[in-house]
Amino acid sequence: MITVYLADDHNIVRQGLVSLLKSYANCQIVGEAADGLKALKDIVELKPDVAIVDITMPKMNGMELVKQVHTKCPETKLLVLTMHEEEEYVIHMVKAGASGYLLKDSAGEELIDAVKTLAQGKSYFSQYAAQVLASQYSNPQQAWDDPYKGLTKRERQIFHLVIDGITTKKIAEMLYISAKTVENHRGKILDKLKVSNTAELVKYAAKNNLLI
Amino acid sequence: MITVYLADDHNIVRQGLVSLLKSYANCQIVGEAADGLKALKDIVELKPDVAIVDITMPKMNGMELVKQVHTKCPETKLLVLTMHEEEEYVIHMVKAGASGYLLKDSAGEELIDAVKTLAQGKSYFSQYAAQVLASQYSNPQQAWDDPYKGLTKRERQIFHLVIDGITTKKIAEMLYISAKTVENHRGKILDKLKVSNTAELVKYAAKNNLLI
DNA sequence: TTTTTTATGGGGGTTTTCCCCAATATTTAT
DNA sequence: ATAAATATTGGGGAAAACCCCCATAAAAAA
Repeated sequence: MITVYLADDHNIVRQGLVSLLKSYANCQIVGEAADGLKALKDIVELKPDVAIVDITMPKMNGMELVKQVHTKCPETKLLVLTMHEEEEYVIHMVKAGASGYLLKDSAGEELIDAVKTLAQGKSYFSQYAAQVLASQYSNPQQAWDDPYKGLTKRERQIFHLVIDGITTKKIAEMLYISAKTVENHRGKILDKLKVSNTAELVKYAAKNNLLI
Repeated sequence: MITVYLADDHNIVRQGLVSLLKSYANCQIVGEAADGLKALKDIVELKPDVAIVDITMPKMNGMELVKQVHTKCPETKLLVLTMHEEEEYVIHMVKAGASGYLLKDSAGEELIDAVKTLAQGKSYFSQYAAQVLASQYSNPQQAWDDPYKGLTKRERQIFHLVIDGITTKKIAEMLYISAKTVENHRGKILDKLKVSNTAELVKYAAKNNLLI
């Protein structure tokens, strides 16, 4: 009997997964959470064989959750189940300690397969995720760590303010720095994300689900 | 026995919903689709009592699907099941013909409730969606007809170029008109959509699924 | 047919954004 | 510990965006 923990912020999705897992596999769902913080606490305590985690969750996101579980409770195998196809996510998750990566548009049988495989100590990646990892392995020229493609802390902070429609002047006031400095950060952000104006920047944010 | 159709692009979510609905309610799932186009074809043919639809789907999005089903097959009640909380979505969907709106972080029981209620010809809205509609009803100052809130043809055209990141100068060249004219149009667009700069404009477009 | 709206542009200004360059910090690597 | 690389902070100047005002012709609506 495989013990499974579920972390996903959408209740309906979670309940659906529960009945899916119950009906097909010989596994026992030992707990659930709708946010990362509760999930972390539960997983460390319950030490399930497999934890299925989503990326977007309140309080603590999936990436952070995977990192923490991987260090605090390495015996629990982590299966990322998400709708995010972005390369960045796959790589980041694997680096954080995930043993599996599955898209939500996979078949239900694949989820069962993945859970069984992870319980055996092996790793399981969807066709797509495996491809991403392979391509990354064959040309590891880039440091694909975060979805923000190498933005610094300050740049990320300003990035979020910009894509929310806040002007340079107001950002400068908020951060107690010169407007000129904010402008320069903006320039670097455009540069790093390979866009050439604010419209494209917000478009980029939208495509990467970074809009508020 | 209630006949239900499922349209959601995430296979695992869909399979989860199937086992959820099967286990709790006396309903029969007569079909499924991962994209809007197949869903429309199936629904018109099968005429289920209730169709559960997601908003983000390939080929044809949920909004368009709801519109078409509502005209081509009004006997099928439409239940929007989504993770989008934005007011715009709720209102647009209701105008398009949805009889229910549920967030994916609702409880599974609520989904069952909603399906039953819709099958009886009544409507069912989650707490949140009901609130949005009520606030809209209490101050109906706005003409919520289209996501473009009264933009003229030319303004819509320029709007799309702007949110794609094209500058005023280039737009002018593309349309063989003066840059000054484009600027004036941009001003009117900002005015009508009640935003104050390009960033907010693109954000608005993203929220209304108008990005390319 | 008259009136309203739309599309077109200009004048003239302020503000914001974007693109150079440069001086300190701070971190990273050797 | 020292050198190298990067992060953060700025200025100057040019371009783009934004905001008023205005006017004329064409199209749509009353």
